[in-house]
Amino acid sequence: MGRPTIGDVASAAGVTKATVSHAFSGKRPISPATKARIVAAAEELNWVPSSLARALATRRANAIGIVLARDPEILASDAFFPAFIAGVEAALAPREVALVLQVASTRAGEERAYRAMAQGRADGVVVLDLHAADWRVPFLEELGLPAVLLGAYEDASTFSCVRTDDAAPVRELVDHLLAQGHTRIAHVSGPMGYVHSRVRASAYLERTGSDELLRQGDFTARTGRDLTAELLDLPERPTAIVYANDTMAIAGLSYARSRGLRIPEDLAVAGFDDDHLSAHLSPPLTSVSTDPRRRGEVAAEQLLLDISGRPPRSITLDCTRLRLRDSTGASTEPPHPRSNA
Amino acid sequence: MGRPTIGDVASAAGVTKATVSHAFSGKRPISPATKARIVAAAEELNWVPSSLARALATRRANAIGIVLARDPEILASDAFFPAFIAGVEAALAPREVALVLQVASTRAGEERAYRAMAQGRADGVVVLDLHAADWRVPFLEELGLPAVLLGAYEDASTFSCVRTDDAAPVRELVDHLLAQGHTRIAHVSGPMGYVHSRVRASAYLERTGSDELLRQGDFTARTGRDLTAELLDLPERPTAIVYANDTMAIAGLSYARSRGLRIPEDLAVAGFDDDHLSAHLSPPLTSVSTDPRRRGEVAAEQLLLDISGRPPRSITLDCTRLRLRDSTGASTEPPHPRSNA
DNA sequence: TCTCGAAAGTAAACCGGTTTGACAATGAGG
DNA sequence: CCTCATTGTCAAACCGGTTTACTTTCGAGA
Repeated sequence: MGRPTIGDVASAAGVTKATVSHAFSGKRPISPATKARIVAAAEELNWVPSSLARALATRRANAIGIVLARDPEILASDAFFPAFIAGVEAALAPREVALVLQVASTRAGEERAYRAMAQGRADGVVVLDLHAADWRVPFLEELGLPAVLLGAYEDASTFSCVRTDDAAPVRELVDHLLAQGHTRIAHVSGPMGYVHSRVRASAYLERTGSDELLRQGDFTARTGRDLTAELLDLPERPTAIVYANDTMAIAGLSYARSRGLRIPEDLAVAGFDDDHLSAHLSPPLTSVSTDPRRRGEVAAEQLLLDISGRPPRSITLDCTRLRLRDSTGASTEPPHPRSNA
Repeated sequence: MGRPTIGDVASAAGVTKATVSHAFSGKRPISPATKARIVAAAEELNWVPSSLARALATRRANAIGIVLARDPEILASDAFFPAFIAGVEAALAPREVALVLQVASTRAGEERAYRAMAQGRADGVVVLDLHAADWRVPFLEELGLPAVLLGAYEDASTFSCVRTDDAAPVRELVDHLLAQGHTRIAHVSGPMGYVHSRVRASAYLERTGSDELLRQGDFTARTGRDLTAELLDLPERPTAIVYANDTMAIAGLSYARSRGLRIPEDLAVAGFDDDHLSAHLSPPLTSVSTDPRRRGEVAAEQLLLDISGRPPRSITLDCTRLRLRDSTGASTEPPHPRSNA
């Protein structure tokens, strides 16, 4: 015989299924004596209600979902993700809500995954890596699946939204570099499809006023290296490079060094995301910490509220901080910009 | 009205639920004409079977679970985890199996989580971070939940097991250091409760023959730093330190530098796990790559086999590789020029 | 003494699928 | 022409819970 069911407990306690159910949910008064018998029987049989059956009956999965559109490869080398998940789990664990993860590489697969979530796998989803006019927003609306969008999204009336001000620290960073006398400041962005890439890039453009030294990368070490090479090969090379994440920054820094440039004297370098190792590099890497853990926690928390029926709301977190470190010469002399030999 | 059900499709197509079910599962022959009507109706109504109801009826969740005993904080700064998950997902995605994640900080919470998995959340679990005599093994046996154990486990008759040889690259590394003339080689291990920590430490002991310079850390940057301080304060300090992971190694390296030691001239340093940034540090960090992605893929693959009824088996992967880099003074990669040389 | 309401429980419907047993219609074999 | 196997479909039971409607009992208030 398989796992004990509520029926087994009921007959062991000499009552019906309904009584057992009520005894545990407390939705109906149950006499102390009966309740004690039921609890004892459940204990004895080692019974725990099947979350599946419960979910079917109550239309509540007690789980929230995340569908990852990212390539597993990128996922593997991303500092944001594990910290974010940790935050989500921190919010979920005390409530015994599970997290369902599914990756999908094609749009069709993504749709299937979201449909599966809607059909009972999850009560709501957290949506990451928003695009400018993201198809998932209307899609999820139609599906009627509660969702929390991470990052800025213009028309977020139907869904809650957890935002951060990514632009401010970038402006602050560029201003800092300008104040140090840098005139040729480059930016290696992420894919412009992403809202967050675009926000960072436009903060950069707002300050520098030109996209001459703007290059589009894809967050991998590879493009960090290649685009750095491209920038350093310019007739008048930049004296500072701001990267859209730490992985690209570190790859770029490492490449610049291999060409004999000193950091930060010959080239100032800054990243974004503040990987936990960045402070330990030499030179330590200037970056922007974004507290992904907190964002995960807040997003999950809000999603649970949305699921319980509260109206969606937009939360703006103040959790981006510029971390000035040696790679931008924060604590050294202003650099002497030179052009290529 | 909510999502369409199989009943809606059935009446739309003028048949019964059973016929619809058979049309899709193919378990009974259905005439082409009827099948076409059913498919059309399903298409029309945008119906997709509820995974919940299906799971209840078939006792198959179509999901596998991972219960993380780690503190969310450690999870956040761990290079192993995201890559492992990526591998698991790579195996799961094409089969439309979901991954259910749950963290639990207490033993009771862990047990609850595994019970919940067994009751329908998941068809099997992957068990990480094995301890020497892990309570989870008999527990899961009793629960009757298929499982794949990651890492060495002596008595793995009932469960499949995915192993790697962590000892070989450590031996190789220590031999390399000995060959370079180092005589005082230290080791900062992980918590000795973990099988993998113990394996690495005993490979170290096997070669050095003494535990005088062995210190037990906990994989965090903090203990990496503190234990390095302790080792460097010894009257006769070590000339090389082997850390059980890269995070501790980088923290240690950084600390040693702050005390004015040159790496690798004054102190050779090596890590374990080969964080994706380690090759980009300066000096690049010698480490051991362990291919967590592949391990995740193989573990998930095997778990699916176990679930489908195949007998458990033990797989040993050959995927640990020593990556010699500048931090131990002998590099297969081109060195970076020293600044201000 | 009679009535009414709350308390404690029961029986059955329901959630949305799958699976099994029954049965009519069809066609092949003897 | 009769039998038997096969095909296609239906009706109902089932998975393991929750929830609703209904019954019985008991004590308090009039």
